[in-house]
Amino acid sequence: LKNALAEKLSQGANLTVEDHARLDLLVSRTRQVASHKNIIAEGQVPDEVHLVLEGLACRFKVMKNGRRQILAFLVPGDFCDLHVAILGNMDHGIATLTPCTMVEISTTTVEELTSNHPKIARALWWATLVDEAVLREWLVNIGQRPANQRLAHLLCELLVRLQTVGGASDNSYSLPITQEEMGDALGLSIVHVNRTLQAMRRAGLITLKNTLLVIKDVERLKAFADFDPAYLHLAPNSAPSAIRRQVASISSAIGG
Amino acid sequence: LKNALAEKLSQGANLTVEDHARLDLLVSRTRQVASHKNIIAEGQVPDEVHLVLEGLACRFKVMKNGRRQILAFLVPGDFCDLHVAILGNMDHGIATLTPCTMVEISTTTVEELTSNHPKIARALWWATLVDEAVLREWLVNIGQRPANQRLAHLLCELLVRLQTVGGASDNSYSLPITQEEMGDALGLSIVHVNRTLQAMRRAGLITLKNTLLVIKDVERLKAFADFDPAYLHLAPNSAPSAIRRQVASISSAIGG
DNA sequence: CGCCGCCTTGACCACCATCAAGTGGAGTGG
DNA sequence: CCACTCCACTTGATGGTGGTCAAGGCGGCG
Repeated sequence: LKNALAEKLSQGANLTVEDHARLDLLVSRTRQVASHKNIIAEGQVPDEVHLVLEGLACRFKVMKNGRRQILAFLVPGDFCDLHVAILGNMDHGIATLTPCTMVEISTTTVEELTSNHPKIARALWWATLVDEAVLREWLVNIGQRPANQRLAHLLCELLVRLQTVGGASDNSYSLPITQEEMGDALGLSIVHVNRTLQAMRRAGLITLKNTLLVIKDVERLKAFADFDPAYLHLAPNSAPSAIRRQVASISSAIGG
Repeated sequence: LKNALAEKLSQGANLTVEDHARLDLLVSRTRQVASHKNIIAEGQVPDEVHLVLEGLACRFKVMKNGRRQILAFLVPGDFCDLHVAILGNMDHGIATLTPCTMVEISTTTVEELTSNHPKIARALWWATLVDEAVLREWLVNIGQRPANQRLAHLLCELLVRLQTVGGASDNSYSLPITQEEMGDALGLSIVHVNRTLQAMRRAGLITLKNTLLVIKDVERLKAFADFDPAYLHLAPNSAPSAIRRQVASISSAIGG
């Protein structure tokens, strides 16, 4: 079981071997959550921070008329509510889209981490600022792109984000969400998502069957979607595999 | 000349009298910027943090095909690029929409503030997290609401945000932006913004002439827009005027 | 087998984009 | 004082993107 959190955070700061070990300890106590369950409701004041370690979840907001907007997809390594300690309450909900392995971290642990491990602290802030950058790109996506490019852009983003945590191959990944959920994320109706997907299949851009998405030509899809990964603020070259080999022993030495 | 920064940050933390004085010193050195000038370009790596003290600015992103999405309106008290120290480079641009009074703060000053004044540090993080919350609400707005409610929601948001920094009366404020800029913010064409505004005028919701917006019935507009200010995370009761009277003398005592 | 989610397809039309032309005020220079 | 320009706003005509409604197919599961 690899540590998606460490994989991700190492994009945002040069973590030491000890930092990696700390993070491995952090995610050792996990909880399984079934598919399509609420993790945190809007208005709630959680006293623990939640983290997705495996599976797929989402932020969302429902309006009074019942319409729903998905605000973000949370992939392994993403925090659900790192901000709530300062903002006081949640202005949106969090729910699983698939069965998930979640980690719950007490706020005191977070405070200990941020005050005693400056590089982890920096990496946590990096993560929340990247969340914000992704949100900005979603706004551009929904505000300015037509449906087909909009959908293509989402598929490109998920490819890259999943790759950084080891959840995607060069050109494919598991996309276990319904077309309705895609529509709620993109501001499109379910019917139009369906037609757009089929057009992309007919154009030879993708195949998508039984939650397996295969991008037949990644560069072509990126060009079609006008996708530029700069907004993800990833490290130019990510090769954390060397350091990770040292971690297991140290992790147990600290006290796992 | 009041301090919009302190007005705003006092929503996010219980600042002491000394904190207020610090903030007043901070904004004492200002710079005038003409209308429609770029402050920071996409990709840039600024070594100073920028802050709007008077006027109106915006975040924006332009796509390769020339379309533009405005990502946020920056009102007095708003930071332009508080995040860039951690993210490394700007993934979007900042430009003025009107003549602006800007403050430039060196990163070392920011670091000094955040390490020696914990309440200011907390207020700064509060501010960036609120920015993120506003971004989420914009995504809901563009993704789920039709044009007329979308526009109404923006007008409600600006009313509340300007009120917290003393830039709006109970039901009116100066809205010195073109209809094209509204369209770029809302994902609408300029023609449709025009028609939507006129429909709202005909419906007796607003008047807008020569950059003066008057909301004829605030509660009715908020209801029409499905506007709930919870996402702005404002203090329940904001009466900072009492504390602010003590600040001027202390400010000079510190060394203004 | 029958139910239930999810995907699919067709018909219809509304919202909103685009194109085009025209109005009107502010500023400039003759 | 009057052209002239420029820019923002306005209005009309037209059509496409994408929403809504409705029905049917299909696989999984109790």
